[in-house]
Amino acid sequence: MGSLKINIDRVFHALGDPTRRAIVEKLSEGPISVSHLAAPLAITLAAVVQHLQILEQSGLVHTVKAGRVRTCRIEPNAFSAAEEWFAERRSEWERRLDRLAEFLAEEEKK
Amino acid sequence: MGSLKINIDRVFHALGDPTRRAIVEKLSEGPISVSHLAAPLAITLAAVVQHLQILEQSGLVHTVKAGRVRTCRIEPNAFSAAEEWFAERRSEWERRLDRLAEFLAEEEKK
DNA sequence: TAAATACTTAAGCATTTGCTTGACAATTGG
DNA sequence: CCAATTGTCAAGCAAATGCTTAAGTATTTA
Repeated sequence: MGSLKINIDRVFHALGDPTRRAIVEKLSEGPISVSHLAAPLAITLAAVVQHLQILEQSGLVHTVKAGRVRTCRIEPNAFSAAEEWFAERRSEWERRLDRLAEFLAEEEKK
Repeated sequence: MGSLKINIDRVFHALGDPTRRAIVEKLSEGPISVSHLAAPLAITLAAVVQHLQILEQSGLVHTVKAGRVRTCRIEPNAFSAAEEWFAERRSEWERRLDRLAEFLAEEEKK
């Protein structure tokens, strides 16, 4: 396993901020440098770097510095972790609704 | 359309807090009253009510008051909205990787 | 009807958050 | 080599957040 362990708490916290989601949306289009990320974002470069630190700690984003340019890209594993959280909740309540339907069908028969 | 419009910003903001996710997890097991929700949660009932307000505004949770008891339940539509957000990002970078693979295959041939 | 239950509401408070500014590397192009 | 580019780091600050307490209201139950 080459993938780091993902903290679901940090992932959801990171995605809770609209600017960070905008960054993630941009990165979905492909890898990009910090200043290119910042350009359309009505905040300073320093603020973007701070958001990137949180995104990187959450495991959602990976960055590499080459020369003076830091290139950022999506790390799909953390996404999967969040998607799984939804899938688990969904399966739980769907199972419950199935049991309910089963019960109602049983009542019908009597 | 019986379903209210869902604000993805509020949904992600609501899920950004661990206590609110714990509430959602509990509600996935089935509808439950406010005080039963609060019982295992090392915070006051008032705090739970505040979290529920945010969850309800986000569309993730629906509550109904009958007598003196308010019963809370999951509202699956808001979940779907969040899941779609992930699906869109995922499809975007997968499309990109496909194009890359296509390009590399083309290079190979030469 | 009196007491207990199940919230509701508002005020206040400590901490966290998102942001800015400004000073500082490190790298690269002319 | 010098200037522009690209990013880093640390303070500091206003606003948002998560929580508590305390004083309600409404509904049941005994």
